[in-house]
Amino acid sequence: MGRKAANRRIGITDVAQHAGVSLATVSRVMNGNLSVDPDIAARVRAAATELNYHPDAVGRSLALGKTDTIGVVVPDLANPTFQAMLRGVSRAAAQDGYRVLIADSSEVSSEEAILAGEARRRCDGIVLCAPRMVDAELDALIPSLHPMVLINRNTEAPGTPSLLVDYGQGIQALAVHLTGLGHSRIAFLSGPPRSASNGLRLQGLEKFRANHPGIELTVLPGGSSFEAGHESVDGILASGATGVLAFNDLVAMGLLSGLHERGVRVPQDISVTGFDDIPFAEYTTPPLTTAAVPITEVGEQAWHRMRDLLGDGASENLRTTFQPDLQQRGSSGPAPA
Amino acid sequence: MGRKAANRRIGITDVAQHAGVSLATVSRVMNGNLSVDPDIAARVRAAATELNYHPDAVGRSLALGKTDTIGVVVPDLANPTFQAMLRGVSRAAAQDGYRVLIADSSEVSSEEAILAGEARRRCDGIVLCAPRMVDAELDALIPSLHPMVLINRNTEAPGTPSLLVDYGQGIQALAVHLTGLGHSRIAFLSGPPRSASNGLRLQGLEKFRANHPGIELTVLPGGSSFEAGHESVDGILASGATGVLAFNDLVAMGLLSGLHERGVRVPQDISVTGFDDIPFAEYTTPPLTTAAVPITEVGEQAWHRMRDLLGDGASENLRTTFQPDLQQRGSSGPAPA
DNA sequence: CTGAAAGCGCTAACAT
DNA sequence: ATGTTAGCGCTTTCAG
Repeated sequence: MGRKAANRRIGITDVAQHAGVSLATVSRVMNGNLSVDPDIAARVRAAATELNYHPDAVGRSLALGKTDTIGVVVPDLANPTFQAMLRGVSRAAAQDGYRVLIADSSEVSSEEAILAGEARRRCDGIVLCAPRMVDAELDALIPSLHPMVLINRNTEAPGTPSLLVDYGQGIQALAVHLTGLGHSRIAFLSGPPRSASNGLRLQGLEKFRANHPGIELTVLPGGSSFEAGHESVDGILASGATGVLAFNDLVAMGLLSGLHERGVRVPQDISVTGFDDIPFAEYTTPPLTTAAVPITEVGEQAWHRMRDLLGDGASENLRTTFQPDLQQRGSSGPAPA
Repeated sequence: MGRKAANRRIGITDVAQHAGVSLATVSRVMNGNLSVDPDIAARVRAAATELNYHPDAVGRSLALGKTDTIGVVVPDLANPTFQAMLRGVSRAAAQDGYRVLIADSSEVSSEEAILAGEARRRCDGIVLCAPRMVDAELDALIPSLHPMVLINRNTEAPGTPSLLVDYGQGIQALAVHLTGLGHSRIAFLSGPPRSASNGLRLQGLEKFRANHPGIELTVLPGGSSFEAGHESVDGILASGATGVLAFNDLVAMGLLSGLHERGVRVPQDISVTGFDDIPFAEYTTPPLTTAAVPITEVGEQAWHRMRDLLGDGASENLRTTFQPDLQQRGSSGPAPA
């Protein structure tokens, strides 16, 4: 039972024995309980240091009913957006002495619920990032996952804060930017069909269409990766568009690369915009015009909401929306004559 | 004590009561112990389902002396290399039912030991990735962290597998590649001074120097980021080098961007190489010649070593070295006449 | 101010 | 095959 008999870890019992006090006293000292005689406290601390004792986190968790750990479920750890978000959560949580357990569903949406549930059982709360599951499944999951914070996904259920990015506004800003440069034929290279954020972009573009009846806007099938952008060059050129709104920066970079191979000049022949403003966007050739999403900050805020939940049991800010910020760079320019 | 009295989680006791059996029987059923009457087992399972019971991981961990979780300590979660490595570990570990707790030291080397220790106390083992701490500190830490796997760092201590990348070989291959293209003045844009992998590159370049006495090789101060590459343009141009070996792909991309701004053509005027072959390298303009490091595979292997340690208590493969693979792309070309 | 003892949720001898 | 019971390492009432 338990760990191997040999070289067992030293526990609170050893320290108590060594210091000639009871377990309770050691515990009190280790937890900074003031009501301990200074001399005894010193003796205990000395013993702890000498034995190189560190309280076992699992035992502590069981007794306290908390693990000081939260789980973060992401759809794909290879995606720069989720990496940045994870970093935001992790660093913010670390500031408050919490750790992060990661669960990567690898874009298998049927795994999300299971992963989230498993993670929840070892953690004090769950951050669910851009879950791919359908609304009904998500709503059904909420009670068993609480406390939970949602990123890039909404819910009607109360008590679950959600952090949203206004992709509709961002894509409109980019489209307006292109029309301002004289582009009248614009193509949207769309993302994964089941992506909620792609839906928001499409909604934004419908508004744009309504406000700009003179502009010809084509929606082309795409994806979310370099490859998707790279492979869509033919479609783009065939569309006759002079301005392209790529689903995100990755797609835009793939497109940039593909256009370069074809000898198509950016932005002289065609303008390209991305979305997200990942760190690389500034360093493409030419630098990418994009809509910056403060995704690391979103991650930080996710932790703050979680902290609220873990504290009071409720968070004031139940719905926070982040506005993407237009970053005008070299990949967009005046429409060709 | 423990969780709030209200709406307490349902535990094994509730299931036992509901099914009219003992705790032990429920435990046996939940753990797939065969020696349980099928009828009773079914009854227990029914009760578990009805009550939506899931065994608590913390209680289980305490009883079993294992958490099915490993900790991964990285110097910087913003670095694509460590992100890819983390993904490799995480996905491989998930295959075997293990989870990953992340600890990001944010390049503060004095925090590494503390983070690693804390993580170790809640996990079954630690993967230490490219630790920045000095050798003495690392060696002193090993006993208290075991089982541990090292990435990009070596140790004389037995029982600690380490996974290494032959940066020296890789940088030599790149240098030879450039000389093969006729470059006789080459600059190495070095990485962070305290980086072990930078040291390996420098050693490799010393060998290169010995083998290629005719080549003028300059070492310039640099860094590990876009910005470092971007800011070193002046130094590069002043050096008169026609071929530049950047510390890594990020630096190379920054440099590419800076050269483009100056109107310096790549590879016509100057050739640039990176290191790592991060996913973006293929899509820069021009695509980046680099030495591919199978970093995700390194992460996977790290898990396999850890799995060995967690099983037999020892791993056969104590030292594994990965050879970078030259990726010849558009950013390197014949030296200008 | 300190110690004894109960208990967090679960597993595994040990008995029956 | 099932139940009883003693822990895993720690915290915290409750007595003293």
